[in-house]
Amino acid sequence: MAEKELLKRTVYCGLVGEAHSGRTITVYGWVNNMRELGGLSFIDLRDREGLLQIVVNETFPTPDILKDIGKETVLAISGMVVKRSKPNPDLPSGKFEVIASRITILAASEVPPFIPENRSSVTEELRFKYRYIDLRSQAMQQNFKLRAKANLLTRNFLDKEGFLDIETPMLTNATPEGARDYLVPSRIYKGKMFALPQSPQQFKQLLMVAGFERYFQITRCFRDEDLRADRQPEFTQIDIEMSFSEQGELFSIIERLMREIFALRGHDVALPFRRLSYQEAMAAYGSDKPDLRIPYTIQDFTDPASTWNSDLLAATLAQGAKVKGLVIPEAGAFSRKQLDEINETGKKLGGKGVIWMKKGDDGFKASLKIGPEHMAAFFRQQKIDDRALVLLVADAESQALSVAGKLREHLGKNFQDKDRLEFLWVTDFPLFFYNEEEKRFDSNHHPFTMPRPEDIPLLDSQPLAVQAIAYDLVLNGVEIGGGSQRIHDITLQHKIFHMLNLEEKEIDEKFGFFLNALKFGAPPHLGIALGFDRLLMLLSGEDSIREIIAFPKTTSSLCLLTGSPSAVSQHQLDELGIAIKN
RNA sequence: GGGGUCGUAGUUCAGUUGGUUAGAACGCAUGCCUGUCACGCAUGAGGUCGCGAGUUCGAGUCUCGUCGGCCCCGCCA
Repeated sequence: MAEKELLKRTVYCGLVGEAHSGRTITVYGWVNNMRELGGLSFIDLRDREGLLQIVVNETFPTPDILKDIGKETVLAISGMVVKRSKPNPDLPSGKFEVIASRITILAASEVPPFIPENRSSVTEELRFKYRYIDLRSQAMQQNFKLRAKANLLTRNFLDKEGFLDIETPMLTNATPEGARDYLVPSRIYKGKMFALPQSPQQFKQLLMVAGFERYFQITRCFRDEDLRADRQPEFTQIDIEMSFSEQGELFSIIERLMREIFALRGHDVALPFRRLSYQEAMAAYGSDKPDLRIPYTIQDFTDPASTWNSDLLAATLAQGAKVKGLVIPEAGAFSRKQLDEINETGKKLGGKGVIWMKKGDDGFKASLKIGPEHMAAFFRQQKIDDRALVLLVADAESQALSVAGKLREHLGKNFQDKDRLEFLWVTDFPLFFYNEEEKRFDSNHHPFTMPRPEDIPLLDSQPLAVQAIAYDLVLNGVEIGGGSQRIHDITLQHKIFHMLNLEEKEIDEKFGFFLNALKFGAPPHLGIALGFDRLLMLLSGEDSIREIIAFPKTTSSLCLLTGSPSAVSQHQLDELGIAIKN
């Protein structure tokens, strides 16, 4: 096919306006739709900026070309811009149209499996398979314009704050703890593997040892774990590290960055963000990433519950259980069916069941045998509104909080207004948790996290009571970032490795280079990593991270567009010294 | 690894108690149509009922397995 002579584009379709009126212009784009009325035809031409109506009337020299044009055909069109007698208020260019004088077909299209603007009514499976068509939709084009803007804004912001963008390796070492690694076999050293980074953690700390003082990177991270709506095997982090600073200064920088990013969508983010310690968050919300848009918190009703003379409760309480409750406003009118569903949900969430209590038209009712006088006193003493629904979970404290927290989230759906932004810092995480399976302590954050100086004496006596200078940034119940002050003292770092039950040999093999670096003047430093995809998901109001990743994987880690992962040739395997087990 | 849910025309769906030739809408093709913008009208084509076994005289429908999409638990910061 001979190359067609291309005229220079005058303007994007969606941007045609008053300035072009009366002029002859050239536009490029895809056929969004066409309407043929006999001797008169209309083409809605679409490019990344929007739609433009093209008129093909009796003045058009080669009307036969219309036979070869269908949905998604790529066209170059030249013609005169004229004012429309009946404007279309739904289109930005709707006051104008172009009387075509020349149309060139640049690329034909088969009948597409769906048209971009109908993407919401087709399955996500189909959208994955034909992702390039899905991405043509206005909604997706908007998402990726927003992503590009947020990316650039972040770079400019951090540059102004004195941060240097420095790249770190994608081929690095497997990490002994944390998520599963994606491994990359070495051809030259058969049997040895690189791993793709779960995060640039050690490298960014080494950059602090190297004296760069302020580093950032918008970089890809990889974790081979099962997926969710907000989790992909590869994802992008805004990775930040700084020396000679402390938590307060870092928080201020991140808060101002968030403020600028969310201003892209017209939000006015109030500073500073709220802060809760991990302990406070767990006690009041049963979660370390609470959604503060939901107005009610978890309350402890262990004391009043112990006075209710319920045999069932008494038995549970005797085993040291706590009674955690939610007072849900205006929910007293829930039907029996709804209450049964709540009970079932509670069980699915790992609880023993959910006790409900409310005041109906004919007095107090509960799913547990409790005297009405006890309930009346309880409502009065706790100042519970008569129209509220009380839900109670009796269980070991951590379990009761966890179930109550998940119920709170579950029943709070109608409070989750996407236009409202509730930022929150959760601070002072425990340094360790006890890993029941492995029968040892694990780092809550990662092994380089600094304990609070005042807690260091507790390391030997009460390791689980040690709090870390570690923090998460939470937005509307989604964890969008986390970080910590790092250990820069080799003795302390060694001690932590030992506490994690790492063998001396393993420490030396996996972290020898890192501990070495701590010997040569490592400055105090701290940092954070923000989940750029999750941030964009919330910024664009999407419910899935897949909507702001151009080519995402399915929840079973497949790419339906390319078919990856896929088999490789025996030759490739042989070169790597790899045999596949069945 | 586990639980839930979905899979029928290009697409979105309907399909009764297991029973003749599996339907609708949109899309597509052809024809008509000069102001449409979800254009309209007419005619027509279009099916491996995800795949594989089984039960049955007979399976889109029942059973088992399997593959795939989505949501959740485990896992993951």
